Amino acid sequence: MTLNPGRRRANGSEDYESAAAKDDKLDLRLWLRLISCTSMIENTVRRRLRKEFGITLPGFDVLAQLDRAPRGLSMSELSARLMVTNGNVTGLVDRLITRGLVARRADPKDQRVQVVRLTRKGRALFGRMAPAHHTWIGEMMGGLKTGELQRLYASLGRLKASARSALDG
Amino acid sequence: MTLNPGRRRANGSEDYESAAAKDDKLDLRLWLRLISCTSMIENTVRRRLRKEFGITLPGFDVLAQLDRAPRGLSMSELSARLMVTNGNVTGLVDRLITRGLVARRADPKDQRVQVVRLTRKGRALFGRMAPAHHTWIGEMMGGLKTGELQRLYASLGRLKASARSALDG
DNA sequence: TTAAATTACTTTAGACTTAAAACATATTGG
DNA sequence: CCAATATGTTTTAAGTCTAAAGTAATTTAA
Repeated sequence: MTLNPGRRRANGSEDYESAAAKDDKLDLRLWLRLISCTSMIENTVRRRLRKEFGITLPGFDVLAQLDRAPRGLSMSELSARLMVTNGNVTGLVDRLITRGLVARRADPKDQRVQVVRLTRKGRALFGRMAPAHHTWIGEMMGGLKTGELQRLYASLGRLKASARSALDG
Repeated sequence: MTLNPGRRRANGSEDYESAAAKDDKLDLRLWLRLISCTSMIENTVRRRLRKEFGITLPGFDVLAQLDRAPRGLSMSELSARLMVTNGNVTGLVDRLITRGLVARRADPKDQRVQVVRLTRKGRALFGRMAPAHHTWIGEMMGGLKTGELQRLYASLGRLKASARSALDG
């Protein structure tokens, strides 16, 4: 039996965030709610990408970054943009190469650098996936008006800046 | 990239189309920023938990859920609260049992159900970790005033509800 | 010039995660 | 009762991810 995270909702069950007690501090509750939102959307996108296009979410993320960078990206650039480790990207790219969706070659100016770019096949696949992905996100945010989405976007920008300033330690 | 191709240019209105295009981009940008915030905070917490307490973030998450449930939780309850699959929880709990931080026993009323709870050692460890964790989150949110945190919390609640209503498909 | 330091990437070991199948127990309808 | 069904958990296979160590190429500086 497979659990369908995001989708199932057993009777009386509480999720990650709603289990927080009332006397918890605001910042902790906010953090749990942030995780909760992200997980819910992420799990839905993952399930649909797999079902509709037979691709994993991390694979899609790599293609999306490369689609925005027609001249290709180095492994380090990819890992910075995806916010994952270098070693992780090596494996992700290896698998996409196996499927013929991306290509990797050494930068002639610096033999240490591997430049990754979409193949024609990869670009074509991403071209089909992107509108669907966009639609899914739009549906999940459909309950909020533009103004609220804008305020949320701005607040999350400030949160990101605040979190970044506390990275050390 | 079009969200709703069939509806475009229904009556030749430029305003409708350009307004829609703006909203479309906002959805995606908000989603990317949400991922960005979550990853940044999560990676920081993961690194510090490992360094200060020698525990993984998923391990900490399990202990946190169990700390809130003095009578213990079933594997399914745990997986619902953590928003991960059942199979995942099996491995997490196995590793925590090895370290003596949690215990698992069959529910006498229903032999299918495994009830997991903190051991004394697990409760003591969580008691040391929780204040540190709370401090870290507070630091990372320190750049925002209480009012903004409250509005963010409320908006994310609406986003969560909106996303939940679009889970199927 | 060239040894040391730096940078870019890969490899490794182990943990985490999903999806699907398998297993075990409980419930239900004949 | 008992076969069919449902529920709770574990197992499996493949992939994802981190941290740390290792390799290769470049840059720095004495």
